[in-house]
Amino acid sequence: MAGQAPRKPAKHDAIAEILRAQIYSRELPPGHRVPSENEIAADHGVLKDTARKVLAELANEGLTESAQGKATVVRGFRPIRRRSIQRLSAEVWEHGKSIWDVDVPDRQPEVDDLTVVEEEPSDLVASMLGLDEGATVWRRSRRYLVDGAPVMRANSYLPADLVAGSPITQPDPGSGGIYARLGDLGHKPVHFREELRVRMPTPEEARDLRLGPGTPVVLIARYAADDDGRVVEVNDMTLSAAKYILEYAFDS
Amino acid sequence: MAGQAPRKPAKHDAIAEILRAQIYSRELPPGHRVPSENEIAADHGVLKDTARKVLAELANEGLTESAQGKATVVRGFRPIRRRSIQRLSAEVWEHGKSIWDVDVPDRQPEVDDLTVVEEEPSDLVASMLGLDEGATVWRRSRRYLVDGAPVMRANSYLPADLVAGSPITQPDPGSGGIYARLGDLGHKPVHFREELRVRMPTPEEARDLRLGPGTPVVLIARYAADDDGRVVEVNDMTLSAAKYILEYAFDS
DNA sequence: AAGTGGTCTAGACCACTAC
DNA sequence: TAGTGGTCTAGACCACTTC
Repeated sequence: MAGQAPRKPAKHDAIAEILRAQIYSRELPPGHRVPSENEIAADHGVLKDTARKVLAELANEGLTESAQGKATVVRGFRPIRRRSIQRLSAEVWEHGKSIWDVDVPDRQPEVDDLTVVEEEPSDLVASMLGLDEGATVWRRSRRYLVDGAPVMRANSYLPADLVAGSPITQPDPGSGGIYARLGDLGHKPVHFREELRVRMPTPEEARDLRLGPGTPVVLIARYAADDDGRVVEVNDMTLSAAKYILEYAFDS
Repeated sequence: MAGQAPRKPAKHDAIAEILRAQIYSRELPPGHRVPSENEIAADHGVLKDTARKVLAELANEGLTESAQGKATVVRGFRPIRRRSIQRLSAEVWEHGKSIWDVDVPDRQPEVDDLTVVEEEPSDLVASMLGLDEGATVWRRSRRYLVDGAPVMRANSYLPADLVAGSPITQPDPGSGGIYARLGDLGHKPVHFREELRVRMPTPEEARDLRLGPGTPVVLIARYAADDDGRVVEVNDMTLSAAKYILEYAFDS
């Protein structure tokens, strides 16, 4: 049959569209309070439960933040800039403009919840590092905070036969970090590869990084190889997508 | 007061947790049907509306896909690999393993919905290209499909004074694409920079890329510069996050 | 026609926050 | 204490898909 009657837009969608427009136009600016469930219900002549759907819709789009007892507010965007740029091409892009939030300066996260242990690698980590059967790894897990809020969880894996006895197995690896220590050991990382994937967080990830609905995570698997091409570290990171701008540069 | 009674987990959260575990453990594999609203209601002794919240929760986490009249199914993950790798470091990573879906081969998207027009640039595009007041640009907009499903929208901007009269202003720029033509014009792009940001899609983006709930988008702003460091193209892309693995490599 | 997802009303109750 | 977000029941109705 042609000529189907087009589905009438849902009330909660229509109301959400009004608020959405106000948020995008900054008529409702970041941090500003959004109408409450009861206000929406009264203003638009719907029940509270329908009003809830409106707020749920906006929250799932990442436009608002809510918590029990507190008013729902428009979410802000103050990203951290993460640069992964080759030294050579850095010169070319020195004065590179950013389309997003050019006025926000780079911020350095602090480390939180650090654990350093020797353990048997998963099959995956073993194959990523090219390890033999039975070889162990040192894992350095840490969470990063900015302004007191968690923004990233990172797990770094290093072959035990390479780093055993070095400061890398200590909580504080010393000035320059683990890459400087790998250099001391004759395995300075010079080649890097990163694989990125984006999805919604698992409940555990959401808890760990305090993510509300509508906040995706970026998973980065980073491989670092020395001059001989040996992979000396793999690092899997989970970033709160709402907190980051990622930047890459390369030549061809 | 210390010793607050911990909030009892919501019924819909508890039920969702059961299904979530079955999805993660692949007991409910990708493509498999998930219990319907009525089944959940009957199985767990709740009302249909509560059962809906369970399915909404899973959908917002990107775990399931639903459509009117059809059963809700577990979402699959067959990503496209997008490589942005420097020629030199390509050798190092030739045999690089991937932690995600190693068995999925690279797939080449087809182009859809191409428009090529000369127009006045937005202030943003003008400043990104370093254009003078009044200068115009050629915009090449296109959508990419894989297996008939849209996966990316890309808008490429090129200075009109550079490309006027060249095949770049035609729908088909010829073999090698616009980068080869820029080379013909003496402005071969050799330096690249990409800025990435991730968020939930706007309703328009969701419509254009046919994104369900729980599907983030990746925004990529790509700058291409020639040997003199002049930015000869900027390209803003919007990718369906669920369809891509992004890969970068660089040396230091 | 049966089953599915989707919308909406009506009203009760709970927990947390700010005042 | 008042206002906020959050949970749940009860039941009606709609639109789309599959058979």
